Amino acid sequence: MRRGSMAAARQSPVLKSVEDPASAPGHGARAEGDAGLHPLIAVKLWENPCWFSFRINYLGLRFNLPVYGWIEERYGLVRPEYVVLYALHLQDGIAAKDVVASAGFPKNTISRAIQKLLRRRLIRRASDARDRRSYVLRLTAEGRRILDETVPPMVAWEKRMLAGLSREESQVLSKLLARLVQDSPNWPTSIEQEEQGQ
Amino acid sequence: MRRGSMAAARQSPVLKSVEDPASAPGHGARAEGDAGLHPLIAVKLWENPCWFSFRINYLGLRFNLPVYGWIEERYGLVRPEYVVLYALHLQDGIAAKDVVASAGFPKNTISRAIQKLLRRRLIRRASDARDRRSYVLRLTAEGRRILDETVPPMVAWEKRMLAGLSREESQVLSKLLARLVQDSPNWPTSIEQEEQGQ
DNA sequence: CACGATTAGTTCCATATGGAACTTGACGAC
DNA sequence: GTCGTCAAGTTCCATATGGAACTAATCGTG
Repeated sequence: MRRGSMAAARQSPVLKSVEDPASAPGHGARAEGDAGLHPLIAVKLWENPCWFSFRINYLGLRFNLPVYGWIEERYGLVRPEYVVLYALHLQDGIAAKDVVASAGFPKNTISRAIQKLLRRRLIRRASDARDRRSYVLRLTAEGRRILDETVPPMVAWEKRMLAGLSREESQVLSKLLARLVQDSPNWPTSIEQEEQGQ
Repeated sequence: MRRGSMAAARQSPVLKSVEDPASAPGHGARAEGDAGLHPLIAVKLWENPCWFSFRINYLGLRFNLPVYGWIEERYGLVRPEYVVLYALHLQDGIAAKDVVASAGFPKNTISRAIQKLLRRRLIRRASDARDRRSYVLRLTAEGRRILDETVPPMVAWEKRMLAGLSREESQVLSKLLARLVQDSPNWPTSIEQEEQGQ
């Protein structure tokens, strides 16, 4: 963790009375496992109408901060840059537009990331024969080397995050999250629509 | 969605051969539910050694982009500012340090957010008697009004995201994610340690 | 086959962001 | 008490970020 010690539950006037577990928005069962949690994190965990978004954002953060912090200080690669590399690791020969569509960064950010990776010779590109606006991106040996060095620690870190779950629980979690991702194309495109729908 | 149409699976040369489901890193069972998914998203979903971090980051993004985009254009509040408001909604009377410890933003960002909320009279603050470096933050009526207007659509949006799961599945997911958050204080503080540990 | 609409990628620019240093106060040790 | 250390918040500054406009190419349609 780089910022804000998550410890120190002490003197702050947080943590109001515990509620009836059955009616709590976070699906109850406020266990005694809150030991090391900052009181406000416990509140966000158990008394939060947006329990889902808090939990995934929090866990995402706890993955991203150490991992991308480490990659940046070690390789001088900022997150969007590494995201491009990683995408090419999963599938060589894609185009910038594919990274944009799958990563959630704006296209100019990805474009700049690609420029820098090209300058550092971690990737190379050739114009796409089928569409002359577009380029085919490929990893260089140097780029591949960085992935070989970084992916195993990332996987280990993720394993560590999941170490509290049994093999079966982990698989259930995997399936449920995958279902949500699969369902995501059906979601409305703006929150306004949902709002009106109500 | 503001950026990058997630549609358009068409002409890109992505999507290599489907693998043996049993050995896939994302816990197999690559269903036929990939219908509307961009091919690279499908790859990141099913052929990704970091299946967990991709899924939570992707889902987090799909929550944050519409929700915070909507809040910003409607109220001129940027994400860290709204995060402070929301924290006060869950627990009035906390201090900046608590928001920092629970939200993952650096302290100067939170400090600036608080300044702006003060200027706009959405919160007020009084110096803490017990610790004269610190301040007790409280919502104003105006601040509360914004929360009253924004929280229900946020909850509805989150519900929409989870609509693909049954009530029971949703509760299982809730429990598993909560366990991970509860376990998080036990995680190592840097990825390096993990690395050496291996 | 020419025109309008759309898309891939880049550039420009205003600003949000986060690291580091700083100020003031708390706290523990001696 | 006084000193060194640490914590809460703020300020400063360099830069990463994303919106919008732009260029060039593709695609559909009459």
